[in-house]
Amino acid sequence: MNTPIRVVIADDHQLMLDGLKQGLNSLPDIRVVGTAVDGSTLGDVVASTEPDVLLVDVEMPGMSGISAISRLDDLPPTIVVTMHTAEAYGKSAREAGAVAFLSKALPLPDLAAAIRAVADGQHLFDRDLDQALADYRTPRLSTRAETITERERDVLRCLVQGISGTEDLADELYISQKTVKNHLASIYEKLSVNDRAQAVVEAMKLGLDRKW
Amino acid sequence: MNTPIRVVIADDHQLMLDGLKQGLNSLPDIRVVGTAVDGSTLGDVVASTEPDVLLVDVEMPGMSGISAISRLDDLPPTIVVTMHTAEAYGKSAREAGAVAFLSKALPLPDLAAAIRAVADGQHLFDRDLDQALADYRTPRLSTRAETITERERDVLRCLVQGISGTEDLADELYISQKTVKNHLASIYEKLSVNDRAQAVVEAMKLGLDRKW
DNA sequence: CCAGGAATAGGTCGGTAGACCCATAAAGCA
DNA sequence: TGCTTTATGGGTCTACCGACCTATTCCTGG
Repeated sequence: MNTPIRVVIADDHQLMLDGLKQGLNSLPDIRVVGTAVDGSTLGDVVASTEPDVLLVDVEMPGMSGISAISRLDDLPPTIVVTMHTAEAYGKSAREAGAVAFLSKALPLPDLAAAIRAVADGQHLFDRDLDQALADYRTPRLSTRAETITERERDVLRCLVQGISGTEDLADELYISQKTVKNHLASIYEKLSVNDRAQAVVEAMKLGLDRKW
Repeated sequence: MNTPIRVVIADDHQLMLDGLKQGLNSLPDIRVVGTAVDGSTLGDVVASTEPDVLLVDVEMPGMSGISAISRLDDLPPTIVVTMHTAEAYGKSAREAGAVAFLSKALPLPDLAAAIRAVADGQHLFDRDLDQALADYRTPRLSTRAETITERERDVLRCLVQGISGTEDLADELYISQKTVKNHLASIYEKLSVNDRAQAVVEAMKLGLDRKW
């Protein structure tokens, strides 16, 4: 599997932190490896986890996100988010070393796309976001998993829905039991597993139950 | 399964909305059935989904959370959350019909506990939160799933980690293959499934892989 | 003290899953 | 045109899984 993008997020609201963490971790290619609720602990977390991408809220008590990141020597590609649509902080965010500046009004998939974009070396400021993010909308899956075909996905989807018997799968997909077994064999090979139970685990990990 | 608590959440920040939705849906006993990004659409969403609990942010553009809920005739048990620790809105939230007033500084498990508490008829204002939420910390699972024993959970945990073969499970848990089969049989009965693949699906649905 | 549940383990047996071989029709692409 | 992939299907065989029944030990609650 392509190694997931390791992300650290900082926000003074624990609720936001927990929510974002859940949301981002639900994507197959992004892993939240650390969180911080204020600017002072952010440095330690970044130093110990060495994330690929840093995500910070501008509004933080004590030390603002901006000043917090400006005093990090080894700043990873950093996205600054704000509650306000205002561009007021944009300039200072850039000066502090951020490579992207976004609003919290964005939906989560867009944030995910932005994370992939900056992990890829892109900068996201004023420019048209929709266009800049276009290439990063779909999660980067492992090369093996990407070769999963239409019909094989049908089988996986059934598995995840709790249809696991060969006969049940055959009935559900209107194919012979033999074909089901063939598809399963292909799936096992592509996901590097060797039975239905492990296939379910992998499918869920990769998010094959949600997307497509 | 005990029917999950149906929740509608309103927040002007899409990111918060998506994050909370993910976080809450990851719990086995809470289901987010609707969301609203502003006060004006909130009414329609509540009317069409009829949630058990409503969760609204005070700070919303156009119409504040407070005024939005005060003009709903048929208000479900409602939790008002705020970014600020300030109690300023507390009184007006109560007057508008809310039964709880919380800070966004709370961690997600506490919010979940609060949701369970208000769904259960509790009111959560000034009082000591920790104590008020104590009874609602653990997710309410289905009665069958709650009888899953320690050792059976070990087996499930292994399954979810991709250890599915009888021999592998036996080695991992230092028990005989026969005992593994016994535990599996109990699990199947308690989760109403009939093989390892379905057990994995159920375990993940119930969140048995995360908790305990 | 005894009943009951949990964890451990043994046996048998039918059914099925997974591995390995193969074939054919259709579709996409060079 | 032919090569490759995909979807469909067949057969065989071994190993394994799941269902059913029993048993022992330990611990906890009444």
